[in-house]
Formats: sequence, structure tokens, C-alpha cells
Amino acid sequence: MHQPDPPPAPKPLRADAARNRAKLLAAATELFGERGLDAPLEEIARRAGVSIGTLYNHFPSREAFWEAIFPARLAALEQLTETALAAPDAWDGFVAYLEGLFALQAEDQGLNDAVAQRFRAAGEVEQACNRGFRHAELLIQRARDSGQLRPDFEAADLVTLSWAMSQVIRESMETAPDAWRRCLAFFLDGLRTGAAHPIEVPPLPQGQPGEVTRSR
Amino acid sequence: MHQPDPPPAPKPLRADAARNRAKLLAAATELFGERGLDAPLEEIARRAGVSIGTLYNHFPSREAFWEAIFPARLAALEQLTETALAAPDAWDGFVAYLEGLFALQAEDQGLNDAVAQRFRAAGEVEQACNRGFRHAELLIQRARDSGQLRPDFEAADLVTLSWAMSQVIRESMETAPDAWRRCLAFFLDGLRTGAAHPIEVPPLPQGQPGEVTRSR
DNA sequence: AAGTAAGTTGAGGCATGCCTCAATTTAACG
DNA sequence: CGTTAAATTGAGGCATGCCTCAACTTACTT
Repeated sequence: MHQPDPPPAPKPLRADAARNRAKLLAAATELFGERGLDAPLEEIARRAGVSIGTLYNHFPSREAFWEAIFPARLAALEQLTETALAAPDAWDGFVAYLEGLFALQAEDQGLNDAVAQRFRAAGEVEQACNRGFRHAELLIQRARDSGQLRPDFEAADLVTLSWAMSQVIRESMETAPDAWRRCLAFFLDGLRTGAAHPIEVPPLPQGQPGEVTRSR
Repeated sequence: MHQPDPPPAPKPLRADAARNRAKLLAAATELFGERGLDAPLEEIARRAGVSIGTLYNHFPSREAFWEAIFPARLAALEQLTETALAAPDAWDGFVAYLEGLFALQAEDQGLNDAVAQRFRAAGEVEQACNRGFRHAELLIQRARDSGQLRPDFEAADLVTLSWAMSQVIRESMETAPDAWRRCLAFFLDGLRTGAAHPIEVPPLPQGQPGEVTRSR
């Protein structure tokens, strides 16, 4: 009887390797945050003070970086959802969630790109996305049930909204970093039950449940 | 006394040159429309059945193409504004304008990119943008005065909205080409006077009046 | 039909960015 | 220490896309 090999033994790194890996991760986090998911890998290496070869040694692809970086971000998001779900008022919780989400995007171009569909999630990241999306659905449900969020607002509409805000954030980041808040405020006023007028167009068809991401 | 040299004599082209120019313009319009303002010039040349050298002979820069292409698009927009201003109901006119604008963007990735700030207008194009923007201001004014558009919606907010919609359009174009209409409907419901809640954040600071465009 | 200016061509130089791998350096272990 | 496997290095190959220019072709003039 052999062990059910739990995690397949991530053998220990040599000291220098571990150091370099950490520097690369820091540099990548920083650069993706500043310049988005397309930031050149060569500059990440430069910023980490490491050769391009070493970079590829640790992270064989751009996606490998994402997989190493996003879980932390997504955890912050999950945290945010918890808090929002715990808010005494359903509408307030819903609003707090949106504001928190977009504030995160505004702080991190990489996350903003991710939300704006500029990468294809897989594996661990995909799982986390799905979880996050399902939680957001709860929030929406709750706000709808309380009678404050218009009944025709669906989870899929959250995706569209995120796309929209991502561009506002991207464009205004430097000149007017709070512009997205104003835009969101207008939008939110349209989401209140009292404001609702009938809408003809159906929501986005969602592929898999929680499919927030597709190749660009 | 010398003539006030009206247009500085755009000397006639040789027959083949004129033909090639036309083919290039057609190809560029098509490709920019399909793939956005970053479409490779070499493919434009290929599609026009002309060498890259000839392309540069006629249009020494990417911007030269834009200057040749956009006036026509902007004219369509101007037309749209006329119509909207002539609408019997101010709100309906306002809505028709927005729908028309975004429909144009949805038909043409290049225009969509332009609206989303992905190029720097100059000269003739800039003039046209300014005119267009001033007309849009009239529309907004009119809708506000009629008491249907909330009083705190300003022309600068139109810019933000365009950014927002440009991303929705870009992302949904292939899978759900009408998605932007639904998003816009939500947003519009927030723009009605009745829906308005106070907003803290000020509108975008506009640089020059009508400054819709900045280098990316 | 010949002459010539106008127009066309595409190879090739430049830059950026991805990625590989043979040679070298270095941490870690006995 | 000395050995060796692990890690690092960076030149260089590849691809894309921009742009130029000397050699060639062609439309128009007389």
C-alpha cells in the first residue's frame, strides 16, 4: 500500500533559487500592477535583478506568473465578499462589494486587465474565480430579495459592469483616479428597484457557471 | 498682390497612384474596422494588393490613415446629433444619440478604439471632435432643461460613459453583440431625474473644451 | 516612339519581445 | 576542501512590425 501522495513533494529549493524566485515574484507583482498583464517579461527579470534565463527557469510562461500571483488577489476579493454578505443592509452590502472590487482593480492594472478579459484563467485560478462568482451571485440574490436591487439584474450583468468599469479605471487612473466612483454612482442609481424601466435585451449568455474569463 | 493660396494645390495624381491610394484607403478602413487602430500596416498593404513601400508613399504614418478615414465617420456622428437634436422629446433625443453613437462604435472597432482614447487626434480630426462634443453638450443641456435628465449629469460624464461602453462593446462583440444595449439601459435608468441620488465625486476635469482624446 | 518625372517595389535595417541552451557559477553535502 | 547537482547566465535564434531607399517600372508629355 503506497501513500495517496498528497501534494507531489515540492522539493526544497536551493537558497539562491528561493531568493531569486521571491525577487521575481515581487517584481512581477509590481510590474503587472503598474502596467497590466502584458508587461514584458524581460523587464520583470531586469527589475528583479536576475537574468531572463533565470526567470524562465522559475516561471516557464507568463501564465505561470499569474497562477502564482492571482490567488492572493482573489483571496482579498473573497474577503470582500464575506464582509459584504455580512452587511446588515443588503443593498449596502451589494454597493460595498462593487466599490471594493473596483477599488482593487484601480489599485492593480493586472487585476483590472484580468477582469477585462485579457487573460485565460485555468486550474487553481479558475476555481477561485468560480467561487468568487458564486458568492457574488448570493450578494445579488440577497439585494434583489430585499427589494432594493431591481429584479432583472443578474449575475451576468456583473460581468458586463466589470468590463465597463475596467476601461473607465484604465483611462482615468492617472488624471482622475476617482472618476470610476462617479460613473459607478450613476450606474447604481439605475439599479435601484425604483429606477427600473423594462429592458428588452437579455443578459449575457453564461457558458459554464461563473465563466468570467475567456481568451481575449 | 499674390493669391491668398486657398488650398495649397493638391497636385493631380497619376492614374495608378490614384487607384492605389483608393485601394489602400479601402483596405485600411476595413482592417481598422475589424481589428482596431493597432492593425498592422503591413496587412493593410497586403490587403490592398500593394507593396509596403507604396503604402508609406501615400500615407507616411498610421495617423495619416486616421486623418483620411475619420472625417467620414465623424460626419455620420454629426448627422446623428442633428437628428437627435431635432427629436420632439429631449430625453428621447438624448437616448437616441447614445444608442446611435454606441451602435457606430459596435460596427467599427477603429471608432471604438478612438472613443476609448487609443489615439491622439490632431488637426482636422480634432476640430471635428470638438464640434461633435459641443453638439453633444447641447443635447445634454436640452435633456436636463426638460427635467428628464438628472441635473448633475455633465458633458464630461459622456466621456466616461463612452469609455465604459467601449469595453463592453469590445468584449461582447463576438459572443453577444447586443450586450451593450442592456448595459446602457441600466445606465440610462440611473440618468433619469427620478432615479438621481446625490453624487460626491466631481466630473472629469476637462482640459480644453471638448478634449475627448489624449495619447494612450 | 522616346524621354522623363512620378510611382512602385521589396529586401533589409531597426526595435521589441519571446524563448532556448551550452557554458559557467555556486550552494550544499560528505 | 572537493565534488556534484542545482541554478544562473546571456548571447543568439525567432517572430512581428515599423520604416527606408536604391533600383526598377510605368503613365503621361511632346
